[in-house]
This record gives sequence, structure tokens and C-alpha cells, in this order.
Amino acid sequence: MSIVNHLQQSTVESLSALYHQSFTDRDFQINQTKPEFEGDYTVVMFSLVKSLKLSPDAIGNRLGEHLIKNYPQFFTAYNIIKGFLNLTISDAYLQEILHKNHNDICYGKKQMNGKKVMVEYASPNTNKPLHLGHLRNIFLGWSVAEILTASGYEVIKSCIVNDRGIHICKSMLAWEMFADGATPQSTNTKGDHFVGGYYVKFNEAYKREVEDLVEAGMPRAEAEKETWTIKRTQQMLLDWEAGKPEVMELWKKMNGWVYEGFDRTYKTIGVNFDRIYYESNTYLLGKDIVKQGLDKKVFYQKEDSSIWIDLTGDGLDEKIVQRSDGTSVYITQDIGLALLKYEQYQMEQSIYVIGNEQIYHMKVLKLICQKLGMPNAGNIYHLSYGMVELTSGKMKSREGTVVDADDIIEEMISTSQQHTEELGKVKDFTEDELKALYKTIGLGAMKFYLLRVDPKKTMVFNPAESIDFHGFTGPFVQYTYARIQSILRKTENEMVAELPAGSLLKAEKEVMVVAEQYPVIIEQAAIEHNPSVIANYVFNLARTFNSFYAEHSIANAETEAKKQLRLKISLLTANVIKSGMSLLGISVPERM
RNA sequence: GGUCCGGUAGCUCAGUUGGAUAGAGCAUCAGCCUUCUAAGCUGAGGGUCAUUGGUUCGAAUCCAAUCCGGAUCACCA
Repeated sequence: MSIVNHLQQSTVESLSALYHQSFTDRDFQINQTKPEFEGDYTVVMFSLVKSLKLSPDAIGNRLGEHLIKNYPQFFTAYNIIKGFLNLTISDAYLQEILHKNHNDICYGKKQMNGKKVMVEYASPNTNKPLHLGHLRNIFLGWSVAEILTASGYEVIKSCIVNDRGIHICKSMLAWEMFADGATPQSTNTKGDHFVGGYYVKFNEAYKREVEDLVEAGMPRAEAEKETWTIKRTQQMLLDWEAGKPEVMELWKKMNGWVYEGFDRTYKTIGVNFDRIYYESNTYLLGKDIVKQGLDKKVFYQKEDSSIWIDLTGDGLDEKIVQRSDGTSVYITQDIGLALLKYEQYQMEQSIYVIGNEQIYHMKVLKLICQKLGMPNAGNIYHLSYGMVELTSGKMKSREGTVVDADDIIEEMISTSQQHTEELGKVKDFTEDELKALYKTIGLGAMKFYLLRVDPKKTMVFNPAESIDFHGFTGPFVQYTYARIQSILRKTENEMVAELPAGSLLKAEKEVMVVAEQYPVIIEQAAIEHNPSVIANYVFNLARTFNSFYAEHSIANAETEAKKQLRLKISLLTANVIKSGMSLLGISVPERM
């Protein structure tokens, strides 16, 4: 149990004992004490004033007195300033925490709770390479999966690949038209970029054709539908659905190239999936559900035989679930896939990491599942995240302002190389060690940058300034870790098991107070599905440690007792940093 | 137009179950490497928390209205 929990509990008990009524932890608020006041945690008295009809100071005095008298193992002193009861945490308690956990690499993580959660993320289209927005999605999904694992869940990481549809046929057609048999191998191009190039070529050809038709006198709206390219693409989709061998073959071949490209990127950034769903397999799902829904009168059929659901009673619109030609729409397969996932895993929660432009869609999906009485309806959770924009505005593929994932990854790695070389601290590293270090730092900077912001917020990336390596960044935290490791290497075998008693200096205590919060922070991040909680925390811990480091000598402490204490504080800090960073999908170097 | 999200320092962001003088980082300025890694530390300046009104002991946080920006409301996915 954390100190905040102890404080809550002991305050509830004390108040109940003192005032002979029952209280809960919602009757008062606990904050961390502001640095300008004496103390570590603060109980705010004001909310109790009304029910007790006493002054804040009067309540605070009695409560403070009672707490240090009855819970001396936790609290050693108190003071009251303007209705705020500031409590000082016992040094002995913090040292006990330190003693118990300094060498525990699982500190803060929970035991398995036997429950399952699925996190679906990445979910790319196979006609374009990944961009910066996908990276935000992927890092978020990965991190949330790690956080939930640390919270005791069994997590299934899944991905739905959008591998069929008209947009895929566009790149296929363009390849037939322009490639002359070229392949990623023959052009030495990464597969996803290779295919993406033909998607671009398609659009160019299409636009040219439209312009030609318009020039020839056809109205634009009509021209856009009448081009040979678009008609040919539509035919290709029909051929695909009919399973026409040469189309299937081309489709498989080109998707294969894309997967090869994606896999390389996934491998570089260190992510994977436990279960991959392909839309080509799932796009027919949900049809029988539509039929059942019709029988249950949840859906209704219009005269043209299209099938709808009326959501106006829920403040939404009417939504089509099956076209008049009997084919299913996007949402229909989603309903089917949602049920399929549940049948396969019976998970507690099914998390979809999808951009906030699909909030409406996800709301409709959940609502329809609920109305159909499906068992998985309640567990659908849309982890919606904001777009990554540039200082110049949105990323637009048409204007060529999309930040390509592979490009930015490479840029980050080479920037980290440049910084590392300038600093010249690792000249004895081998070629392989250097490469690994550049990658660790470059990816660390990028992941931290994308994860430190609240997921639901739109965030701004400035391509001109690139991503920083100083301050509130991944490398800052990594550096703190490397510094500690350096000390620990030099003092190997000098640490002894017993922890000497004695009081803590201010800087020592500050580090311990922050480190002690780690389990609560994991819990909070899990509840909120929010990695930025971890990023902010881990930075705060590193910053607090760095102040301590600058003020006190660790390996050459004043006394042997202080040295032992500080070595253990350092080890605990290093372990928490490493653990916290891993929840963000970031690794830490032993030296940098 | 309906619905939803956002607006906090020059920039990027924390802080919102209502609590003390609104916090970090970057940038700017001034210090700190003869001692464990200066990718660091210490300090300074920088705010109409979009605006107005309300709720109350107390509002960046809750409510209402307004302004600004964005998303969404397809027989597209």
C-alpha cells in the first residue's frame, strides 16, 4: 500500500474516532505539499468544515495530533497553515520502502489478475507507408499494452490490416500500367514505399485524365466518375471479390511487399502483435448479425431493401448497416469482428486505438452492439487520440507535407549519433555497440516526444526544430539512468544488505517521496489508459534525482552509512526509471 | 446547422473528483566541470489560464452564454 493510501485510511480512521461519525476518503482531499511549506503530503481541511461545524485549524490540529500519535510509523510531524494540514512522512517508513524494494525490478507492478484485455492498434492500410500519425498510434498502443500488463492483465495485442478495397486496387492498377515488372528488389526500395509510390502515380494519372475530359468539354463532376482509370479500378475490385486468379495473384504479391516493409519498421521500433486480423477475411463478417437484428426489430429495412438502424433516440442519426445490393458496409464488419474477437478471447475490455476522427463511428459501433444485446458491447473502449499536426498546419499527402515514419526514425537516429559523437564519451564502444546506442537514444527521444502529451490532445510537431535531446525528453531520462549505472559499476560489491537507520537529508527524502509514488502512478496510467502519466512521472523522478546527485556525493559520501543509503536510493531510482521507460516502450543504455 | 473535442508563458506541454503565491521543458539572460557522466545543476525574467457572467469560504478546474480552432454527422473505409 502506498503512503497516500495509508494517509487516506488513517485520516478516515482518525476522523471517525475523533468525531464519532463515518467518513470516506472522498470527504477530504490529499495533495503533495508545495515546496515552500514544511511537510510532504497535505490534507485539505475545508471540505470538512461544513459537516463538522468547526474551524479548519481546529480540525487540523486535532487530526494532526491524532495522526502522529496513532500512526507514528508513517507521520512524524505536522503543521497547519491556513486550513492545510501538512504532514511529514517518517524517514524510517521511507527507508523501509527503500530497503524492501531497491533491488526489486518488478517494483510497482501487480500480480496477474487473471483478466484479459485486447489492445488493437496500428491498423494500417496497405497502399501507403506509415507516417508520424501512425507512430503516435503505435507507440500509444504498445505503451498502453505494457501499462495494462504491469497492472496485472493478460494483454492481447492485435491489429486489423486494411488490405482490401478500392484504394488497394488503385495501386495495383498503377503498377500494371507503369511498373513494367519493377519490384522492390529490382528498384532497391522498401516494399511499402514502393507500393505507396504507385498509389501516388495512380492519383496523378487519374487527375490528368479528369483534366483531359474537362478540357474536352465534360462537366467536372461527371468527368471524375467517367475516367477509364476509376472504372478500371472498380472492375478490379469486382474481379477481386469474384476471386479472379490474376487479380488475386497481383493483390497477394503487392500486399506481400507492403508487409515486408511494415515488418521492417515494426522491428526497428520494437513492436509486434499477438493476433493480426485481415480485412480480406473479416469483411463479410456481421451479415448474419444483420439478419438477427432485423428479426429482433433492432434494424429495419427500407423499400430499396437497404437495412438501417435508427439512432435518433440516442442523439445520433440513422445509420445504414447493409446496402441495397446486399453488401455490407464498414460498420457491419466491425460489429462482426468485435464479436469474433470476444468469442476468441472473452476479454474484459477491448481497446481500440483509433484517431479521434472516428469518435462518432465508435460510438455508433458500441451503441449498435448494445442494442443487439451482444455480450461484447460493454467492453468496447475507444482510446481516441489527437492528430499530429505540423507548425505549418495539418499533414497532407497531396501537398507532400506528410512526415514519413521511416524518414523521421532515421533522422532521429542520425541526430543521436551526431550528439553522441560531439560529446565523445563512448569512444571505446565497438561499431555494433555504437549502432545500438544511437538507436536506443534516437528512438527514446521520438517515443518520449509522442507519448509525453495527453493522447486525446492534438499535438504539434515542428519539423524544422526536430525533436529535442535536452530537458523534458527521453534522452534526459536515459542519461540519468546511465549516470547511475556508472556509479553502480564503480561500487560493485560494496553495497551491503542492511540499511543503516538515521534521518534523511532533504534531497534524499525528495527522491524517496517521488520513487515511493511509482505503484500509484502505474495504477493511474492504467485507469486513464494514459502513457503521458508515466512520461511525466519518470521525468520528474529523473529531475529530482539529478538535483540530489548534484548536491551530494554518492560513492564518496561523508560516512559509510550515507554511502549505503545513497547507493540504494540510486539503485531504486535506476530500477524505476528502467521499468517506467519500458512501459513507454523505451529502453535505457548502460552508458551514453 | 446538430454533436463532440480543444484554447494555460514567445514556442511545446503539465495542472481540471474545486484548494496555498498557476508549474515544467525549450528559447533568453546570469552563474556552476581539479570530486560519482555538464545530454547535467543553480538562479532570473516571462501569465487578463480565450471573453463575459454565475455558483461559494475558495474557480484554470463546475454551470451558462459568447469568440476562435479542429473533428464528425456517406449505400467511403
